[in-house]
Amino acid sequence: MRISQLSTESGVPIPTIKYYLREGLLPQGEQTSATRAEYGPAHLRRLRLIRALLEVGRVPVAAIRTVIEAVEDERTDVHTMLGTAHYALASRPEPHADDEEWTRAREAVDRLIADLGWRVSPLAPGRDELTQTLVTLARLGMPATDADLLVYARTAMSLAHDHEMAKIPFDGPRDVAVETLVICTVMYGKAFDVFRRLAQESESARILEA
Amino acid sequence: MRISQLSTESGVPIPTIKYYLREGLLPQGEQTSATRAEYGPAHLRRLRLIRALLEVGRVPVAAIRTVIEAVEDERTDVHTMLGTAHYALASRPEPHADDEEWTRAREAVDRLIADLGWRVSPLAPGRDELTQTLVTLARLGMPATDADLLVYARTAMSLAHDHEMAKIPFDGPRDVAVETLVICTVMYGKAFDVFRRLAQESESARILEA
DNA sequence: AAGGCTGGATAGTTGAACTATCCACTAGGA
DNA sequence: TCCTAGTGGATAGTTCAACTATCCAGCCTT
Repeated sequence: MRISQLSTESGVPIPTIKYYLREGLLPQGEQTSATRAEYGPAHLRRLRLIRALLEVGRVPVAAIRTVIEAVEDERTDVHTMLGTAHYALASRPEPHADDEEWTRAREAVDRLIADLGWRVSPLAPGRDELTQTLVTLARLGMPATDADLLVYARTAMSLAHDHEMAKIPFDGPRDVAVETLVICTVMYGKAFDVFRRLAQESESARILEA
Repeated sequence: MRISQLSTESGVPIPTIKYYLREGLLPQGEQTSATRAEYGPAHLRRLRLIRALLEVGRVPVAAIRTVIEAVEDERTDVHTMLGTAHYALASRPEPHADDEEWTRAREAVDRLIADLGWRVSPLAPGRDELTQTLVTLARLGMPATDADLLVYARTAMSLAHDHEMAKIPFDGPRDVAVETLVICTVMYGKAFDVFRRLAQESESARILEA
């Protein structure tokens, strides 16, 4: 398959495909001569993944590249690779290192994760993201209660356990595992977010018509 | 309070505050002379809300303005106002109007919402967002099953019903209701997203150590 | 042998969210 | 009273991300 066919099949314009090639999101095609390269179904598949992450997940190009680089480095084991993917999907807030309020919130987050018995790296960016969210809620005058957080955490775990990690083929090839993980995280994350807003609208209608 | 104090209290630089004033995100201060205006605690509060939506929620400035305009238009009733806020928080995908696959997915979405008994406007952008997500999942070779979607939908409803809409003071002033809704939607949405990723990491660790 | 693609390189565009500069003016202290 | 830092308002510039456009030499088909 040549680049123009890749373009028509995927709906992505040629200059954009070239851009993804430059950025290392898409592997080079197999060079057949100085001015010709051959692309396969793997390229088409990768291209669809890129567009899905960009359009539905709003994942930045740089993060996508990070994931792809982790997959292509054969030395990393599967768990580390999945970790890298997860960390790339996070939106790191600036650390606010020397802030009293921040430090206390961060300790609360660490305690919560420990209490839940979750096995999460102390370096996981999610800890910082959660800290930022809690600090922000407090500053807005609506601090989250421990009880609320526990409900959210357990709900998240039940979805992750029963419907997401269960889908991931850990015994298959490594690239398929990461790809599945990323798709699950991003797409079902989006789906859940939309469902939540729809549910809120429905509740609002019910309450305000009474 | 003058603009410089607003800046130091909120941590937002003066030129940025001026930008928010220009963009209509922040109401003008009370003019006390040709070159002086007075800002109150409401401005500080608003500024914190703006930063929360931008930094934690990644809500675009244009969407924030839409919400604010709806609140300030006294003619709209509360339900419409909350609707406007919700719709502003959505990320409208382009409609793909004349696409067979899209149309079928859209019908499935409409059927699902009807089956759930949810009261959602047929114009709600969430319907399009969900359609896009399902089409994308199918194109990636991992179509969502009805059973999975139902679980996500019911889980979302239970959080929305018990922990989000229950918090909203429908009987108070209208601006407080919208503000609370937006904060709940965005901040707890973020919190849930982070919990989900942390839960996935924890599950991954558990599975791969066995 | 000619016209259309191709890969590769380089430069330009768009949109969002700021950021910087300028200016006339004025409040508030020396 | 005068001076100066700060103010509001306007306008223009910056940065970053994600493209998009143009150019060019070379091949491949017809």
